[in-house]
Amino acid sequence: MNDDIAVKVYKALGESTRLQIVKLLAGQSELACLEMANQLKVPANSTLTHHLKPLLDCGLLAVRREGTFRYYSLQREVLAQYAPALL
Amino acid sequence: MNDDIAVKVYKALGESTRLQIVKLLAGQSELACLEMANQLKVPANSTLTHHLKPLLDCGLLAVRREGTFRYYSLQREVLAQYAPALL
DNA sequence: AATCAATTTCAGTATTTATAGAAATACCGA
DNA sequence: TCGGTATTTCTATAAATACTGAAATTGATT
Repeated sequence: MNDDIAVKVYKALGESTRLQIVKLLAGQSELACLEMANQLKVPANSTLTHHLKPLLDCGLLAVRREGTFRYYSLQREVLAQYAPALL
Repeated sequence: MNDDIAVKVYKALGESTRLQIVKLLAGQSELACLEMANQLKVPANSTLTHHLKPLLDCGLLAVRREGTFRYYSLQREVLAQYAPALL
């Protein structure tokens, strides 16, 4: 276990909006920013983007571009390693 | 799963000194503040106490007083639920 | 090319968290 | 009760993180 990565993962999970994002994605294959915003009932603004960054940086999320959308999905192996309770 | 507690637990784990404390305690039954400080190579000062607080508050640690010492131990069931990789 | 929709980046402020010296507390032994 | 040790609380500063409006970017559509 790499402690630097573990710290990043747990720091990313230790904020309620980000925990909600992870739990939301655990129940779906992928979601675009706007869809997430709707389901989380937060504005689809820069705040959401800012929260996605630590989740992407620590490897918990992957992103796929399709036209003007970006679809975010959970990297389940990573979550399984550090926080399987969230799957 | 209670999200508020989960956020607290992951926030507590998302800092390198606190992650070290947890990993250190995973290998021992209990440690006093000063012993932890020695093993972590940080001063046994107020900074350590401040880091112990979120770990206690989220239920990851328990404390037992004996004379002038306080012995901290890991609540393994809690860690097992949220971050079994650290056990 | 002009416009539109989805999303990010920029820039600034507000809030939270980390660090650490000094003083306070709590218990022990003489 | 006095002195010493372990630890915490107080207080202040520094650093990191969160939030948000506005501007910029990117690709789709006409």
